Amino acid sequence: MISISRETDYACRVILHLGMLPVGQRVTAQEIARQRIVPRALIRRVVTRLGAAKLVTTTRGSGGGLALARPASEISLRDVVEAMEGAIALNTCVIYPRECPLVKACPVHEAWTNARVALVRELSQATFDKLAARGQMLGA
Amino acid sequence: MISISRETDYACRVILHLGMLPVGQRVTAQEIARQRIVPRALIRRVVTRLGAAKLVTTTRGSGGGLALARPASEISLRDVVEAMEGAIALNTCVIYPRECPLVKACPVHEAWTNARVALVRELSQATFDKLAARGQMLGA
DNA sequence: TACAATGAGACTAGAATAGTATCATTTGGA
DNA sequence: TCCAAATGATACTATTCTAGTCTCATTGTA
Ligand code: SF4
Ligand code: SF4
Repeated sequence: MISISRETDYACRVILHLGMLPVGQRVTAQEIARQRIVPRALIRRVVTRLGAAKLVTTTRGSGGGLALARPASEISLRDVVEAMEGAIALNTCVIYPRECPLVKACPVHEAWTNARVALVRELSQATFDKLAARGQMLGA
Repeated sequence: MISISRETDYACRVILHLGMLPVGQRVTAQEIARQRIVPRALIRRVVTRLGAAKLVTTTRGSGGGLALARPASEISLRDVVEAMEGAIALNTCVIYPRECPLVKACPVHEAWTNARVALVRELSQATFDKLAARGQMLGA
């Protein structure tokens, strides 16, 4: 089954949670873990990666926590997936064409490239302002 | 990196090879392995799965080999991927919504569903008659 | 200083991946 | 009839990935 990892899904929950808060408000990772049913010990890795990808800013110490590093409208599902999984490739040759000796005469390579473009486009347009707004509706 | 497995790629090579042959002509798995640079021992598993998915027909014994089970125009990249990987899910909740307790109020779930539709559409339209024709061009 | 929070990373168990190797079965032809 | 050619079905290994737990260091606030 071709799918993202569990951690990536957790990362989406974190960003969504932050996106649904009033702008600039901080919340601790533990609080998100509790509300979004993420294993407590796992959320640390997720937050670290999201921080490294500059999607969230973190503050240590008491009263610290996380917040989005930029407006939710400028963070898409694509950004989160790429931060967690690395590139969205579909097939390795899309990212590393050198590694396949058949690539020059391979029509399938082109098909994967096209599919990747379609997928990335779709994920790029799923920005977290839209998702958060939709989440408010569903939650109410 | 979100990607198909190596075996799935090999499966595409097999189907493409068969699609580029004159209709009905049989060829042995070993011959495909040699021409398309697939490990000899691995191609057996690939062919078995493609046979189980009714994408190819096989004949044992000397003079045997493989051929497409239906016209190349009726086999798409989607069929091959699903035969090898199982469902194209992108996220488990797209296939097994019951397993996530958040699914009812989750806007991200809808986004994954939309992305899946776009990806499957793209892969479905990549039929192997088109790919084979393009392959003839590239190879010439 | 005490405490609350993140940062970094070691560790485990289990599953998936990629590839190799055997042996059985079927079939056509010498 | 018997051999060789071909697929069918597994078993096996080594490696990497996944999901999750745990511990300790670092930072910042009160
Ligand atoms: S055979 Fe074609 S699709 Fe497969 S890895 Fe090579 S270039 Fe890509
Ligand atoms: S949190 Fe949403 S996207 Fe993630 S698995 Fe649950 S329903 Fe799917």
